[in-house]
This record gives sequence, structure tokens and C-alpha cells, in this order.
Amino acid sequence: MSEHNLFDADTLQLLDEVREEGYDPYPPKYFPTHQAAAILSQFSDLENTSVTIAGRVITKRLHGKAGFAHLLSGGTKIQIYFRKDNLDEDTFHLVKKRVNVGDIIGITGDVFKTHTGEITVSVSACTLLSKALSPLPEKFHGIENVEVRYRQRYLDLIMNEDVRKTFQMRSAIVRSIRETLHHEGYMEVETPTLQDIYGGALAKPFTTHHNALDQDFYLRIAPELYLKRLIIGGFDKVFEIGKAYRNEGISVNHNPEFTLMELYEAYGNYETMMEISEKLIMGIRDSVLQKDTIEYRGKTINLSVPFRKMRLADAFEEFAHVDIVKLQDEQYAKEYLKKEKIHIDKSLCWANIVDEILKKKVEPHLSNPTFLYEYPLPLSPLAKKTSLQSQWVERFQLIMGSLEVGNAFTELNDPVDQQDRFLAQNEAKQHGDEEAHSFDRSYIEALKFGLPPTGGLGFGIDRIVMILTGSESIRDVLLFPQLRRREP
RNA sequence: GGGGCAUUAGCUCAGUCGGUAGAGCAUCUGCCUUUUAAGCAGAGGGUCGAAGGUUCGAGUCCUUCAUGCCUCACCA
Repeated sequence: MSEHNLFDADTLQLLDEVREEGYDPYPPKYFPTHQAAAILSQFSDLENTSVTIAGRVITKRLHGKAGFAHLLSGGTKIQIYFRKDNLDEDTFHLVKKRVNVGDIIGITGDVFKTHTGEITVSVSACTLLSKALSPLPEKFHGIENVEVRYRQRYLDLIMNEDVRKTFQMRSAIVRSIRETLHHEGYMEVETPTLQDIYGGALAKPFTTHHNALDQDFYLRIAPELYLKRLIIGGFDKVFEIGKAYRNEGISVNHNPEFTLMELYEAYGNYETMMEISEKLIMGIRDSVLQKDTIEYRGKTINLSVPFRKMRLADAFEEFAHVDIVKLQDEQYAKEYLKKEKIHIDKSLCWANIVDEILKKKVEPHLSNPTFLYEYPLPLSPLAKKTSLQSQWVERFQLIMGSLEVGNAFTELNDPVDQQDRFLAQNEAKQHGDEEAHSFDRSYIEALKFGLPPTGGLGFGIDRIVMILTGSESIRDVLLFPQLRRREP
């Protein structure tokens, strides 16, 4: 074996032997008549009838002139049984000697129940469909090395049923969200992930380059500003489910690329966004979970409507025992932070202080779905103020299992105010805030044509899936999480 | 980026005080016609993550590096 030859002599010889015996290790086609899951669920109809199924051999138990194996077929395990009496010599030899754990085979046979009551297919014909040249991990412990699980996720999926379940649930959750939104009259759209100016969130972007235009582009940190352009264009209810990219740390709650659902509704506001948030979560509860409570990180989460609603200021009062307005006073804020042993590296502006206390002191108390609403203006350059001179914006975050899973506001549609906010962000950027929002000229040009009063909502799909599947790490809900390049 | 822990057969893991590299599963050879972590008997399989160092002698001790996990920092 070498860098460009992954096969040793023994492996190639094995293939030769299989071919010499007349079996094609990689035949061109095979058509099963049944799914394993259907055979298990419709046993009474199928008992003693012949079926053709295909799948990967994951266990094999030989008993001399008979044997059992389990096939993993369409994600479902089903047992097969073979005995010398029922098979011609070639087929028996194939099943007994040449079919190994890991191989993909197709079999035909009658459905029956064994003495122990397991639904089983009794083999009358067998075809090798794909010879495995690498052995599967050990059957009992499966695969526990997390690096292998992430880098070779296919092995994880073959070996670990609960991992398959998690990703099936993820698919069902996303499907439920789509169905709820279609039912509510939203149109699904796609907007650019390669953007000239990144915006819609406060985060550091990935940068790339387009050769023909000789121009740098950014991978989007959020789809927000394009979706709002569509509201201006007259699509009154739109949503997008797609990846966003943020060039920041990796942790159990963060991956550089993650899936965001954003929706916008003309003539809505942050309160109507609360209603649609509840509908989305309830839709998942009823169609996917089919239960009212879930356990997450040692706490019980109760999924029932209406969700708790708390003004952010009241939550600060109740959980952090601090007056959020007085935190604008630097001396007061410093004393509080010192007392609570909270350390902030960034500049000690109101926005950063509030954000930090929110994460450290408030969110840990919020397991049940809770809308925290009315946020400080400096944290929210795209949200509408509660009143003309207010320092507050009509915004909420949906907290579940102590994680921020949703974020919504009444969209800022006053183009002059938006320009002022961008200018303030520009100032912050010049003072070293790398995450400050860029001044987006073409977005203000769009707003000048009139954005109707609009509500917008974003859901962190990965975090919602984490909570609802009981996954400790975001990596457990991403099929291929980001890892460092492996050095040869 | 800081700190801690880990890396031994395809997989899961032992390896004592520094003294010839081990088990189970998987693979191969026998036996076994209702098993399911099947069983019994045997065989093959290793650059102990990499590179240096200490030592008569290193899987074991030291240094550096790589990768992973945890944690802190960063992070809507």
C-alpha cells in the first residue's frame, strides 16, 4: 500500500478468488421487492410469503449446516436464516464462506418467526451485491472513538442505531418546520450565500475571492438583508432554510457553518413572531416528538403553549438581581461585575455588559421555552425602537434548555434611522469591534423604496435539533462537523 | 490562544517498579441445522501517534510536534 494504492495483495487476491468461484463482487443491478421495515410492521400479511430484500450484513452466527445473520436494510435491522437443506451447494457455500460481516447482499426467502419470536427471512437465494474490503468496527462496543465517528460518519451510522435516529429526527424536524410554514402561507426562497457585504448579524465572516471579477466576497453570516429586500419586492411572507457561516470559535454549541431558518412577514411584528414561533415548536412536538416534556442536560423542558414571556429587564431583576437600565452607568456596572465575578474582555459598553450578564446569569435559569423581550438598542442595529426616543427595541430571543434558539424583531423600516444605526456600528468598528455591522449602502437604497411594517424571525436549527434529540454537542446533530485537517 | 487528559492489532481496551507486546471481538482453519455479544478448538495479525533525548535496556521517564476530547478564553 502507498499514497495512491490503498489495496494490499491479500485484498486483491480475495477479490480474485471470489470471481474465480463465479460470484461478481460488484454486480450492476438488483431490485428488492420489500423494505425491511415493512416486513417487520406487516408480518401478519407477509408470513410465509416470499420477499426479496437487500442490505449490509452486520452480524453472522454460523451453526455448521445452518446459520443466522442480521441485515441492516434501509436503516432497519432484520434477521435472515439459512440452512443447507434449503439451498443448492453454490449458494450455501456463498452464504457460509464468502459472505462476511460488512458485505452488502440481496436475498430472497419466506418470512417466518423463529422459536424466540423474531421475524426472520429464510434464505432460498442469495446474491453478493458489494464486497466489503475493510472490516467493520467491533460489534459490541461499536465505534466509540469520537474522531472516527465524525470523520467516518458512515461507520457511525452503520454501527450506532441511536445516531441514525438522531439524524432521522433532524430530517423530520426540518420537514415539520417547512410544512408549518407552507401551511401558514410562507413561500420558500433562496438568497445568496456569497455576499458582497455581510450583514444581518454581528459576527466575523469567512472571506473568499472571485477570480473573474477579481473581487473578494464573504460567506453570509445571515440571510436577513436579502430576505427583507424580497418583502420590499412584494413577497409578503418568505422563509429560507440554509447554511450561515461565522468565523468564530468551535464549541459544543458552535460550528463554523450552521443551519438557520429565517422568515419575514409583512404587516407582522415581534408579537406575531411569537405566535409563529409557538406554532413551529408545537408542530414539531405533535408531528415528531409526540410528547410534552423532554429531558435536556439534566433538566426537564415542558413544551406547552403559551410560552412564558418576560421583559428582559424583568428577567435581569429576577435572575441577575440587577437593574438593566442602571448598568448604563459604568461605575454601577463595574461594581456589579466585580461582585458577581464576571470578567469581560471587550469594551465595557452597555450592550456588551448586558449580553454577558444575559448569558451568565439569566439564560441558565430558563429551561422551558421563554420569550425574553425588549432588548437594548445598541445590541440590535436592525430592529425597530419601541418608541421614537427609546433605547429599547421590539425584539425577543426564544430561550429553551438555556440555549438561544430563536431571535426575532419588528424590523427597522425607517431608512433614515437605519442609516444612523449603520453609522453607529461603523463607529464601533473603528473602535475595534470586529463584529460590528457593516454600512450597507444598497440595503438603505432598498429601504428608501419602503419596507412595510415587518416581523422577522430566525431559528437556530442545529440547537433546536440538539435540544429535541437530547444531544449534548452540536457535533452530534451535524452529519459532518468541522474538524481540523488530518496531517498524513 | 491557555490549562488538563488521551493516542498500544481492523474495533474496544489491558500492559504493575524501566527488563522478550497482551485479551475480547473481527479475519483465517476445523466442529456445530433456531442463534442473536451463539459456543468449542487452533492460527495469523504490531514502526506501541511522530521526532529527538535519558538509560546497558523505553509502550513505560523527559522534550518538542501532530491529532482528538474536556475546560477556560473567544463567540448571538
